Amino acid sequence: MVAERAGTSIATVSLVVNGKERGRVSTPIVARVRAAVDELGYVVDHAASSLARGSGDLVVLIAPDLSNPFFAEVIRGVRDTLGERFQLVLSVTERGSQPGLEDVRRFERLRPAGILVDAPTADQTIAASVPVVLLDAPGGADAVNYDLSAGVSSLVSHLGAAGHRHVAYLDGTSRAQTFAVRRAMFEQACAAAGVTMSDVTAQADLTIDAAAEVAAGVLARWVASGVTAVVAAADTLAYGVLRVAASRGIAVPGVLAVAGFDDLPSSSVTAPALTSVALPGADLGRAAALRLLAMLDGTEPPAHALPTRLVPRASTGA
Amino acid sequence: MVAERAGTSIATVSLVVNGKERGRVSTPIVARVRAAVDELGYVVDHAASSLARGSGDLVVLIAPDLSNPFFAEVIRGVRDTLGERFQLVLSVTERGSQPGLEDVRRFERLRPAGILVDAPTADQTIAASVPVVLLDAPGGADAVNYDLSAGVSSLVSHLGAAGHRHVAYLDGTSRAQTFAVRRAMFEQACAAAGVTMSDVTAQADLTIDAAAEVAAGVLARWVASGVTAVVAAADTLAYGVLRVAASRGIAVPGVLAVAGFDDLPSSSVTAPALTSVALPGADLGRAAALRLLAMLDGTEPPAHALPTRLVPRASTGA
DNA sequence: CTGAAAGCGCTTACAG
DNA sequence: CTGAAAGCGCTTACAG
Repeated sequence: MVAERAGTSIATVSLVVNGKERGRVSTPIVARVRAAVDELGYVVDHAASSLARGSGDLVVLIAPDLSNPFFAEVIRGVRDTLGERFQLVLSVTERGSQPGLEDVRRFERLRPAGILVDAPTADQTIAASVPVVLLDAPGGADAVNYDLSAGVSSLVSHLGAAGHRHVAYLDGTSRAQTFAVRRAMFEQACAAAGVTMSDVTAQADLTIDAAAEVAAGVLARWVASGVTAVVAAADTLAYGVLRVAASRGIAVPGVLAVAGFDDLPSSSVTAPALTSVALPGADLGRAAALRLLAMLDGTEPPAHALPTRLVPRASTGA
Repeated sequence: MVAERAGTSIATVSLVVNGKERGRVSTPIVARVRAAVDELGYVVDHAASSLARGSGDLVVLIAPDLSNPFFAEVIRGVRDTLGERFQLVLSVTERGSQPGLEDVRRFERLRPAGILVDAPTADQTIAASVPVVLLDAPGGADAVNYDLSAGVSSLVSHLGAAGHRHVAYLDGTSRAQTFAVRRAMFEQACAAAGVTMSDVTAQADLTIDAAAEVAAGVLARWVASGVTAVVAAADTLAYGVLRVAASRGIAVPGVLAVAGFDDLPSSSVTAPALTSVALPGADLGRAAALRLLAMLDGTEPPAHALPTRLVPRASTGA
């Protein structure tokens, strides 16, 4: 229709709408095509275009359930870095499950330019026919990760300095490798600092309600066994602990100090404000997008882990 | 390749992988095709499939920037309702802007089965070549909305009962119609209850930091002019007010009561816990998905607004 | 029950 | 500088 209206061929229209007219199409014809495109409101069919071309301009970001506001930051970092050249689309998994190979397979069908996978399950090797970048997947290839060491060791020395000698850890149920690493690094830092960890283990889905339910079951035992500080694998988990402590009249940080990971925006307004190992989500998203862009351009950027730091607040007596 | 391996034709493979083999393909051939598909890890090419078919199995949900955790709930509602038949993909706008016609155009190219638009800008009429359902777009056609009246009137009577006679409203900068409606309904309810509203108006982006910055500029004037309660158009905005009040030593709710809209999960753990008009996001997502499904099936479900209610907490003295 | 063939709307060598 | 034509990987009448 556009070609007909502009009085030219389909091939010429294709060149013009794809910005490949330089030195190939004469100025008057370009103008006529542009006019026809505008008048008709023509927009290139994505399916046909990516079929003919072999792949499209879509970038897919697969993330776990977004009930953890951390991912909103990651998404923003990716979005802002990708720019106009690519179209970002997101997919989220079911609550409580991590992105896996199956999710990647499902989106390969769309022939995206690339796929980003945030906090993938540790059980599978993720690979695809298109470039893939993993986020927060320690140990995986083509991944961008945090360097948790600075944040975790600051946290443990902070707790140690406040006199805590026996602490508990509230883990996530997530199968993402990043959670295993958080726990391992924390245990290691505690051992090095002479801080012991409670035998009473607990883990919960990454929602406040789930964490509160679990905390309700173990908090009394923790306190009774001499635990004076609880570290949660994510801020949302720590919120659950705060809620139960408040409802039971357990003073935070007086009786029990609480800390988390992520440093969500709302962690500055909780009761009390939450000490947290800050994981800058937008930075992670940005780094992942840059890495994908480099893979697509054939230039390999140096992979460097993103720094983390402790944000001490009232929940640990800061 | 699959056809070759199964010793049959491409057409037959197509029938089998699309589940249309009943009464068209013999059992042994179906089995051979299935085996070949498994062995080769074959997956239908989405671009080619939707090109041939005319439209695909994608449903696109376009939402504002996800820094408001409210949208995570909406997404979950949509996701859980759509089920296996459709593949949900999300798109988010830039921070601070609302989905508009341009975003819808961009996703029409993907030939989705339908498009959902959450909190669209009020300036444009959204229409497309595929079925579109609007979420939280009062006044629009084919929209699913909240009935804010119960929630807002409960909020105003709650404030009135606590003795508040002069209040302020912190609006969002969002151009979404839903924010205009929240404000209008609140003003109306105040007028009816004999509660006056401050002339000092304020609005901020829907992030805690932005709201805190704005609050820092107006809080003193509000208090000085006799305002005893602030209602924010979203919980994230209210969090900003809480943060500034805490840093200035303004007692909440003693000196200033604070309330919001949304009832985010974290609103139960803020200092103090936040009174909020609960907007059940998952319900909105579910209703929108059901409406789209009905449009696709040609059955029109009755449009009914979703109920809202007040969740009174400590920030207003509950 | 099975397969050859047209066609979906593009892009890209290629010939003119 | 321009256009006719092949081909991207499917689906779907249609003929057998």
